[in-house]
Amino acid sequence: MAQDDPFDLQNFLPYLLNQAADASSLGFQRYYRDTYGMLRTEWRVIFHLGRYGTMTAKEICKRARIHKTKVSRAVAALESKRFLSRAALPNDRRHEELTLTRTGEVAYVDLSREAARFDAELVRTISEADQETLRQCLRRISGL
Amino acid sequence: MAQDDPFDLQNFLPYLLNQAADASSLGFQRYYRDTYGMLRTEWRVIFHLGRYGTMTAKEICKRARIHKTKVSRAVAALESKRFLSRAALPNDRRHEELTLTRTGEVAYVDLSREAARFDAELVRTISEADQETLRQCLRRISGL
DNA sequence: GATCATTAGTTGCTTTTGAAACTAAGTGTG
DNA sequence: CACACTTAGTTTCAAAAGCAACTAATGATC
Repeated sequence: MAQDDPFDLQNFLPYLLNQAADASSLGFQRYYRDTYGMLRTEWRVIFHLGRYGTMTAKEICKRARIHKTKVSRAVAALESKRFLSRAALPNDRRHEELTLTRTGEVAYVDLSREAARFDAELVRTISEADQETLRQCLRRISGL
Repeated sequence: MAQDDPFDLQNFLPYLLNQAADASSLGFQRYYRDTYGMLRTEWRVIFHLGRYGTMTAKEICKRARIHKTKVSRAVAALESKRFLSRAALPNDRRHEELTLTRTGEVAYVDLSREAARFDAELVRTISEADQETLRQCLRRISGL
């Protein structure tokens, strides 16, 4: 069947995006997994705290669009590994301000350096202009 | 920290790609899940068989870059739902040729129509030229 | 033609995810 | 102040993913 079928899986954007996301994540994933025993959600939490400073779990959920159960578990794991510390706000003890420990900051600096390296490698063969187009398209598709 | 940090998570390609992949998959995922009770790997198997015709599980693994255990389970699920049938090759009975049933073909036609619709909606606000750049970049990053 | 290596696919087991139910704290209304 | 309502975060439990071990068939080597 499908001789005259105009639909091609290889051009289906969600498919292409998933393939590219998987392929592009591999190398970096191996790095943070093998070096720090982290999961994807964990490094994302680290990056948000490292890049934007102290914030609550709720804020990370909103910014990174991760479900609160995943963030909750990532925060618990990172705390037990001493990468971050929690502090309940005195005026509203439901909130917990999350802050990187010194260890966490060191890991963040290292990881962001590696990330930049991986990123550069990924786009090595793509022109500056196309890179800009690519990132803009991705942001638009993400609804950011 | 990170005042003079050049690294921005919002520009990190694996992160952007994952966000875009997640966002773009949502609507279509809801469709095949609610309409056919399928999982992601299942519609991918359907699409490969529908688009490229009869093939073995191994070939689907290679083309779609999915691990054989996932394909194995997807094929079993699709068979039990009567979307495809298996036939062991007489000359090498390790191989099983997978073929869509009539039900499977109907589902494929319907799903590919929906997929094309979702795809069009996703790129609605992106120029033709940028779409082409986007798909090319994604293929390159995927290593395809 | 017995033995060892490969190949296609499956099964079992552990980790990770995802949804819903649940705490615990805070707010708002009578 | 008792009541229901919201909000931040956790826990629980079922589904799904990932890896390694396994089966069954074939091929290769001596």
